[in-house]
Amino acid sequence: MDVGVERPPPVKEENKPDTMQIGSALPMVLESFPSTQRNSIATSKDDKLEATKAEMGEVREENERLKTLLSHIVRDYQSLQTHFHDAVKVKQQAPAADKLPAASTPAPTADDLVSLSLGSGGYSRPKGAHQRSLSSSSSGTETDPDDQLSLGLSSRRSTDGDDRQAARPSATPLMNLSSDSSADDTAAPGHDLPAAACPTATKARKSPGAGVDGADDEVLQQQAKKARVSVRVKCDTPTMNDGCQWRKYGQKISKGNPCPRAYYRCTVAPSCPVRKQVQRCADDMSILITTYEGTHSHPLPPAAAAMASTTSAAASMLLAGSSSSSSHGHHLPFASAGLLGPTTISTIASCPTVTLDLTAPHSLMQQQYQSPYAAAMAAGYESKALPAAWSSGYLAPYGGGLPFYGKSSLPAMGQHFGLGMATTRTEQLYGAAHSSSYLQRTSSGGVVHGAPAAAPAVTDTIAKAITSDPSFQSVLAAAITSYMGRGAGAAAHK
DNA sequence: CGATTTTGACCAGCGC
DNA sequence: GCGCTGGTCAAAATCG
Repeated sequence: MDVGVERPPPVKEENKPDTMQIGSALPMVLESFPSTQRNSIATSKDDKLEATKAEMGEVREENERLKTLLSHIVRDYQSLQTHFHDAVKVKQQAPAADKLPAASTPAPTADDLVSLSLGSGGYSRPKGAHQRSLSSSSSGTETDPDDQLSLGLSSRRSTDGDDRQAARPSATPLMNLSSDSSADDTAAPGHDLPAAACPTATKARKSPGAGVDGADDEVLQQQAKKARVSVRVKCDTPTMNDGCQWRKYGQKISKGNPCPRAYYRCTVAPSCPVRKQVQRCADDMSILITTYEGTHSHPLPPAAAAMASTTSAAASMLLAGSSSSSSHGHHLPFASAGLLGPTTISTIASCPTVTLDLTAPHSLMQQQYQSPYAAAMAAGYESKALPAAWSSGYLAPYGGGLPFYGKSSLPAMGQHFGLGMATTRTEQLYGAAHSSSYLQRTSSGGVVHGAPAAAPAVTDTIAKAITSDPSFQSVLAAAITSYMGRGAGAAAHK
């Protein structure tokens, strides 16, 4: 979760003066101006440039301070988490020795735990109606803060209890697709996830060991093959930027959809088994459907962790729901809490795929501005298909996104862009703060972006930018969820 | 020149 | 068994 380990943006930020940012963004803003306004603005362009430069400098300083603050927060969080893990471990070791004869169930719980998660080590818990504490079954297998936020499907369950037998095809005591396999309790916490512990749909990924026999492994593979998380989002670009690095390895025209389906695999780590499928919706070409499959075998950058923590909640919801009843199209109880925003989950019994539908009506999107990830999904487009400004880190996606407003294809997204500050990298977070104030000033100056006319103070803008950044919020949510979930789990053991 | 994308071929699962 | 379909492979092409 180190904020400093992201991939560097394609364009060096250090060498990019403010004028470049302004220059890259301003013409795009002006494109949407009426010609008369454009002329009047051109006369005062120099003045505005100077003023903007000065403010950019101030904002940059503020960004630096906030960056330091954020790093402190992250450090404190990691420290607290480490201490908490230690405390939980100590607490659990004693009762585990009393109640459990075998070490194969390092985290016994009253409930059979089946959680499908896209990261966060499966720590995200079903909330709301289910509100079950899914225990701290990861006591011996929990990951480092660095590894905790991983993108990928994971299925974790403890072996005690049988009230959820129906949720799995067999009575195999272990169905662990996650990095922190409870069977692989010998794995040192914080290590990069071994490939054997991250089975995926690919038959080539079959690997022995990890404490499971062949049959279990088979079931495991099967489960991994079925468990997917699909994200629907309005997006004009070929793919959306989810913080990970992907390599395309195939493309197919699927039946019933004129749009080809593209197949990607994660290239952040050579052995990472995670794959995703990207396809446009046949009904609405502006909707991009991204389906994730597998578990990352490497630490993820915060942007990917944002995706992971958000989808993990949905995935957990999926399995929680599927284990109790195969409901279809139920709403996420935590969506109202702002975690996922206007998101629905639908499951298909034959293939448990959780679908995060972030294509809600615009009014709803606007009302549910508290869902940063919805904006992130909509705003974080794949950089490769975009102008340099999109992938440069700074001003991305706002620089390239401004003409996007002009097209009015996604008016609601414009508001998200201006306020939501959805970014995909930490560097972009700072760039977002820059462009945020800039954007909002221009908005107040007459640009129709749907943003409020009153421009907040720079500090407020930056605060908004950071707190609404999906990475930040998701990390925060993951931390809170982790603490609450495990806290409840620890309490259940008392 | 290495990384990535494209694209046709191949393979496995599934239904008839 | 056959055909269809989805998913993957791998060589060629392209890109940076």
